[in-house]
Amino acid sequence: MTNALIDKLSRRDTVSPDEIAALAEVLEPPRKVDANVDIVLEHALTDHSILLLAGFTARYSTLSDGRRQITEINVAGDFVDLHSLLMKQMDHGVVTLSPCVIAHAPHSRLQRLTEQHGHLTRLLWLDTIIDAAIHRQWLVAMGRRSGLGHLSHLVCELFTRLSAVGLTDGQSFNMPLTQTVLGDALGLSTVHVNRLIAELRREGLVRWSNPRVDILDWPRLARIAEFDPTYLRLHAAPV
Amino acid sequence: MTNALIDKLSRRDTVSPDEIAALAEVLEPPRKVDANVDIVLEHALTDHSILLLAGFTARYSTLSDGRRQITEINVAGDFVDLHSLLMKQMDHGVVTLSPCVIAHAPHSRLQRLTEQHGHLTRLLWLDTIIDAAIHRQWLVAMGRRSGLGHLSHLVCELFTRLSAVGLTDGQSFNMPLTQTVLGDALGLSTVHVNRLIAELRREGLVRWSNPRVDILDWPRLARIAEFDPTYLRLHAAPV
DNA sequence: CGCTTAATTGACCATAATCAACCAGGGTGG
DNA sequence: CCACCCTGGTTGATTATGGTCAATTAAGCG
Repeated sequence: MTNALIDKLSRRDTVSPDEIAALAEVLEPPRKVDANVDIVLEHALTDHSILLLAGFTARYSTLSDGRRQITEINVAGDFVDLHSLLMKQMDHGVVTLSPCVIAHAPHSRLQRLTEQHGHLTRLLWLDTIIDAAIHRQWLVAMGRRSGLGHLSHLVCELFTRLSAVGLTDGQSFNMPLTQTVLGDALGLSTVHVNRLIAELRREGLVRWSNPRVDILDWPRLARIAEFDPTYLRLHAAPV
Repeated sequence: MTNALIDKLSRRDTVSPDEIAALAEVLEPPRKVDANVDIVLEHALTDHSILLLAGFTARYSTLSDGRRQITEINVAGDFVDLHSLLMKQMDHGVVTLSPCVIAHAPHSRLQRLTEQHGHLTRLLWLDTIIDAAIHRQWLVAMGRRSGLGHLSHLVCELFTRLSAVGLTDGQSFNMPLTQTVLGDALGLSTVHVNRLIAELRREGLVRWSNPRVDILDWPRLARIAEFDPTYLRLHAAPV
């Protein structure tokens, strides 16, 4: 059940059978959730974190005029709100972008885990640190890259993260995000996202028919995005 | 020496004398650094983290064409690269924006601290989690707020964070950031930053004469910024 | 087949970038 | 002391990226 998470963590450091068991014990039974459901409410005081087992979710904040900014896309194997363990109050909401399978991890159990498993705790800490690194890459893309570079970077990021949990198929993967969702993630209008995707197609960089994305020319796409996967920390280095 | 850090952490949870001592033992003797010095290099593999004791620093990434995006401003009491403890390789650089006083914290000592002080470790983890929350607010501001709202938000954030470590004086504070630095932080050009500051002045929201900023109308500034300080987690809640 | 959501396209507009001067203040060398 | 220089700030003119508004098409579904 925690396969995707273990896959991801194992790329960074050895995860012992004992630790795998400890993770499993933290979780409540999995549950299915439809698309477009808020699984974490903005500003909520929460007593559990949620592990995403399958599907796509988005962290988002809503402005007073109703507009939305997505700050991260989460995929299978991601804790979507592990930080709530220490933040207590959420600074954003989490919504499902596709049908999902999730598992609750009560804070009481996570707290116990941090007291009994120092190394595993550091691996979870690292996971929240990588969230911050992803945020920084988004900031760079949003602040200084062209629209095309920004969209390309998001495609490269999601491809790489999905690849780490075995959810890519050659150069293809499922990315069930509407152009409106992409706009909210990139800080662009839906219309402009549409034109950027058209440009990626025209340039022969991708074949894109929601939800399927085929990357036709990874080297050039990565160059346009200036994509360097180091920040995802998918290489082995003991913590 | 760790006063600013202890001040900040104490707003979130009780910090015991024992923990204060443990923090002090982690640090090497303080050293002074001039302005505009890189204290952490982009992509560096590092064996220590740096606590900022006085002054201002910026985390930044450089693009291939030389342009720069600042992803966070750090102030006294901030660990500028605590995440390197687990990331190992830096995903960005850190530069001093003013003369600074810093102290190195060798990873070996921090690692020992995490093994002996569970509660203090969670407080440090929380600090990295708040970095991520700050990044998210910047994403929201960059993606969806007006230029004026974005700049106002940064002013509100820095005022609030400086206030938490006793570095404000009524509604005034020192913010030694050039308009070029502000542009790199906001993802705007220097010229545009200049015009936004002029607008804040014209609207009677601030008096601003680098490095001194006086907030003349906090309620209206906070409204323009849609500033809600919850994400800075400066309220007491045990971890 | 009608309804709904998502994608697409065109016309026009606005925010912010770029380019180019010019100004102000502090430090330095003659 | 003062001319010079350097950095940072200010302003105007023009350009461009991306937003807004509006309409049309496509696809999935009861």
